[in-house]
Amino acid sequence: MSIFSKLSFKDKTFKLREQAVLDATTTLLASKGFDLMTMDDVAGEVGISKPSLYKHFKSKEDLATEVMIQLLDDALTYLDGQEPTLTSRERLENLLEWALRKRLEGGLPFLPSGSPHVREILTKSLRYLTRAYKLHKQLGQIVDSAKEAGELRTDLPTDVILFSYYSRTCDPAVDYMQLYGHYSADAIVRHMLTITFEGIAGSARS
Amino acid sequence: MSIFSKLSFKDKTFKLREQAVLDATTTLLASKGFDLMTMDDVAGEVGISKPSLYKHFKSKEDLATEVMIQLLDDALTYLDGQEPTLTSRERLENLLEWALRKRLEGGLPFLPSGSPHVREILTKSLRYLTRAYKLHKQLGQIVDSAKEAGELRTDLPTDVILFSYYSRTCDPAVDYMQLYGHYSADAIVRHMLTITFEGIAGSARS
DNA sequence: ATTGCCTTTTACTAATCAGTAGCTTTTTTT
DNA sequence: AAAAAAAGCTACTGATTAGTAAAAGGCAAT
Repeated sequence: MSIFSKLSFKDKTFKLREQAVLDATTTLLASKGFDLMTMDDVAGEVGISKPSLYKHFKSKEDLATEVMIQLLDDALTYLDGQEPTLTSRERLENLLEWALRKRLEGGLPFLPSGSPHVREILTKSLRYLTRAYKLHKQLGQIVDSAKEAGELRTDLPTDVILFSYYSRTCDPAVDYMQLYGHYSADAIVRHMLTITFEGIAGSARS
Repeated sequence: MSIFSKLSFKDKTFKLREQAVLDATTTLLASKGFDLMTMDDVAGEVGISKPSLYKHFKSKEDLATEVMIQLLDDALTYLDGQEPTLTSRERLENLLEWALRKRLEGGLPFLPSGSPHVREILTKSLRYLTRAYKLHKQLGQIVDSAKEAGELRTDLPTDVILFSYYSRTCDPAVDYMQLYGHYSADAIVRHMLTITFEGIAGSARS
């Protein structure tokens, strides 16, 4: 019993700290990006030293990869927990809103878009790719049913819709609205949903 | 005469080389981004040495700023040269297409979106800000007339439309379409225009 | 050919940062 | 309480890169 509880306690604190590291990295990646974030930044933010950090993650690239994996897992969990009564379009809207709100709280790093360097790192991780593919496949099915239900354009290929959809989560327009337009989080989300689904011309011709 | 022609010739080669530097930097910024581009990269690409490079631009930040200024000037020139018979929406479409094609040829760096660091650099340059403001004002007028003509949604604020419009020029969806979807440049442009103006749902309800 | 001037380059400095070696402190075991 | 073990930290290394000082090279006028 003593060995078990001890090990389990140590394991617990270890895991807790690991999560703290991941959280701090998430925030730092979202604010500074991969290249400008230093391992000293991360260690300092968590309140540990750099060598301790390397007990958890063997490199900066590994750390960033784990953050992105966790993000994809969160997205998959969110998708999985959606009410089955929702229409396909509502599911897409809700997921995008979830991502945008996460981002507005400073918790959404978007590495794959940024630099080719980072994209290369991520495509080397099988664990990342597995999740990205799973999410892509699930969303593809949702887009297809939305098309069948007449909720999405059928003249756009499904992958084009998906690429565009992903891009809205890291759209710089969000920063501009926040920084120069002083819009509230709610207004930003509302406008982003309109723009994504209806475009800037949209129903103007009606 | 001899002194004049000499000076003018030297001036000419100097300017020519400066343009070569700007062109190389444009390509490098578009492909690697600011942080990963080194001054040795630029010098090597042009075929000169680093100290010669510093005869033209006093720092890396200065060089990147000049590239962005030139880009804005090009956009302003393009806007200025548009046929006056075009509708406002056509003008917006044409400019976006111009930017997208430029990007697909590898010649469109999009610094201001990337890192906050770079945004800070640019906002310190009065010459950059002047041009950005001028372009923003002109496009704002075009958007407003498009709204009046019923060519754009009136339920979106003009600045939100503009922020979104700018963001389409650096939309990662373009990379994804090119990299994973193997779409042609023409198809990418067509889809981006549809998505920008009509959204992914767009006329699906008709 | 030689002197003087201007340009270009080689070879450096200083700073930053990922990753680590080895010492110190705390905790655990007996 | 003492010995052993584990965890964490200070202080380093090596590599990269922005920016520069001083040598090398070219070109004009005489």
